[in-house]
Amino acid sequence: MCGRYSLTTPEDHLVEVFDVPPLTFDYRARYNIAPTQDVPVVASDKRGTRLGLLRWGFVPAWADDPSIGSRMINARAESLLDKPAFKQAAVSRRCLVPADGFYEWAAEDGHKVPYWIHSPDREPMGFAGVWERWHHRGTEPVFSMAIITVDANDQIRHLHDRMPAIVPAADRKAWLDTETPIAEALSLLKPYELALEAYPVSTLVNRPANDVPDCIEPV
DNA sequence: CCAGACGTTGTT
DNA sequence: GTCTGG
DNA sequence: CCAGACGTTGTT
DNA sequence: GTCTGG
Repeated sequence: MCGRYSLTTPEDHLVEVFDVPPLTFDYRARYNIAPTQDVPVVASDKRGTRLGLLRWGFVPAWADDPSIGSRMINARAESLLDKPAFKQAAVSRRCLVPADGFYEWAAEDGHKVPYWIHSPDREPMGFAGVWERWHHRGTEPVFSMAIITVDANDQIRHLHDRMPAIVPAADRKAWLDTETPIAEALSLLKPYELALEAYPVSTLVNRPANDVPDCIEPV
């Protein structure tokens, strides 16, 4: 699955890779991004395609309060259209979540070992996501998202059975385009075919407050 | 028709 | 809002 | 994902 | 054990 990731890419490079306008929020390298936090997301609306901050943890429009978001951090690619919570978002509110790596905890004789999984060239990837707007009278609107998961590929399977859906660079535009037929968009969600590298890291990463470079250093 | 749920993961 | 179960 | 809290009453 | 918060 995907419950923690990193984004250490410099701002100017991120803007260039995802071909978006200059950022309108404070950006800094992140080594330990956790659910419920506001994270940079590429999405399109009437103002065009741009990078904005969305809360990680999908809050459906019908939720009584936003706390449900902490339990809806992922959405299974296989069942996106079958789930009332995600269906409309899959059709018209797809997004890309920039990340240069993600963490998986592998069970190794009785304890859990965190691994950092990343592209060998350390370039940022785009995780497939869906976003939503929640609003109740008398409160600020909440813009939130879930990261879509697929079956782990052969490189990851020994660590975990699920992984984030990584949209290849060439497919990013089609994934974001609301004109793309839903069936075609969903066909882009498949186990990643390019190379990934994984190595064990410090349990420093277990604690979300430890957002430091040592999180991605091999041990 | 209305009522009630609506999600994922991991573990058992 | 939308789907499923009764 | 992991970490950390998990309850009420009354009083300050 | 289970839920919430980060």
